[in-house]
Amino acid sequence: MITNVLKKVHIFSGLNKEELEKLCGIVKVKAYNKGDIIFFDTEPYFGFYITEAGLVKIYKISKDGREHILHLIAPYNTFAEVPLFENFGEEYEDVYRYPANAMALEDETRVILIPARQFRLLVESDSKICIKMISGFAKRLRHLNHHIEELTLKDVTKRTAGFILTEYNNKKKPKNRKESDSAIELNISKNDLAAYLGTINETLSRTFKKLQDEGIIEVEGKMIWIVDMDKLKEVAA
Amino acid sequence: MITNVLKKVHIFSGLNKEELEKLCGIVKVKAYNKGDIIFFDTEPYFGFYITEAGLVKIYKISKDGREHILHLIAPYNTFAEVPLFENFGEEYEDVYRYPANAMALEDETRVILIPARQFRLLVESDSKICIKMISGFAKRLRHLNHHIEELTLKDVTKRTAGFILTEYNNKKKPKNRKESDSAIELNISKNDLAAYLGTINETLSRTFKKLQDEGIIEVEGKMIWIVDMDKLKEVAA
DNA sequence: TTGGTTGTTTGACTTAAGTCAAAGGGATAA
DNA sequence: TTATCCCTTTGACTTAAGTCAAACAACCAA
Repeated sequence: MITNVLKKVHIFSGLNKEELEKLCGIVKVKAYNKGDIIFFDTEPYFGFYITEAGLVKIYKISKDGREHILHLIAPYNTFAEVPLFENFGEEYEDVYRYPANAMALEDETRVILIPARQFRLLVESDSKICIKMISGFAKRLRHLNHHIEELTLKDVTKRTAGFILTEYNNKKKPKNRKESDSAIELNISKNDLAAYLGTINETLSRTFKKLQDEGIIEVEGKMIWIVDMDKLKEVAA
Repeated sequence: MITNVLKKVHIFSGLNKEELEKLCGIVKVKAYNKGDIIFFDTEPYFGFYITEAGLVKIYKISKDGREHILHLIAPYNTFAEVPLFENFGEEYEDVYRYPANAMALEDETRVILIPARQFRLLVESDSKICIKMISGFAKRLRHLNHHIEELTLKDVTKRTAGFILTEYNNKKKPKNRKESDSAIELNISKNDLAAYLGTINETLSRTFKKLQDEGIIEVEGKMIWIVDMDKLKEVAA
């Protein structure tokens, strides 16, 4: 059954049955509840992870406790691969740390740990995995670039509007969709959303209210309806 | 002579003479003066670059003209490789754009253009380049992570102090160094430094003055002396 | 149903940092 | 030399967003 999960992970999609089972032999499945820490950025590095079920946040914390979320990792996606390849092939192998903290955001979040040492051998022997790995890194670089652009060049209102649009576009659209489908459902708390958008709780709340008062969206709990798509795009731009 | 430059570029360091000369056959050298645009983020993608001499800034601009610098590229480093590997191997090859703008910051900045198509073939045939490419991406991801952490969790004063420390640590230290060596020299304008630190001109100027008044640094033109290293570290933390 | 925990909203206030405007300073070219 | 340009600094002011505190709402477990 783990092979069925691994098959759906992009970097492993080219492996055959035999290779998948070999990989299976070295992985380790772990389960967490909401709020559980998967790793801290102070811990020595053991390997990278795949989210099998649930949701994982990758985040940093400042000295005075403010939190910023860098990534939200949905099922079949990987996280914490970066330390695998720093100084790859160089003689000394320093003790690496995880680059950020990771926490489960839902109960029954399951992750798969791929130990670094064994995986490195696999990458060196399989150029297809290698290229998929690069492609994955490229996508993540693009994402971080975009994230920085948003944080530095746009205010909270623009970022919030942009987030809603992105979520809406990522949503699978049913064939015969109605207008009522111009809604998104948050799968994280507004606290976490604020931390992801580089702001805080209260400011996000006020921003939602403002967009609502302007007749652009309608917010009710975790549901957000897009009332005026054109205006929303205009605000986000 | 171009082979001598390419040899010093990390991803090509494993190539032999023959391979280097082959590579040479497909590259294109370009020269720019201070302020010249190398590419805009609206242009179709042709390939990635290596800085041979001078300095290049990679930056984004907001609608109202504010600028943020993502990277400063010194000689023998690469930039704009990300689009090379997005959707790598997938059948359709969309028209990619450059992920940000690039501008020469010094007169007589020379860059080498490596065309995408030919380079892709090289990567697929050479797993060593492939692994070095990953390693390079990993370092850049680490850098962007750090950048975001700074921008979201620290104020301008902390970021400025952190920048000075990083520059100081990157500086080659002479064997018999004196105390007078606890200085760094900016190789960019304070305008650009502000854009790199996610702030503006005026705020950076005031921040320098504050750190100077507190007896932590001494600023004179492009020179910055570290007067009280312990305090500086404390501020940056 | 109650109580408690956690997440969310609102109000009043503070503050870091941006904006606008003007004046210096330094380098270069005519 | 003067003039011009660009970079930098300084002052006065504005503002977006953070802080603190309290009330409110939702959810779950006992």
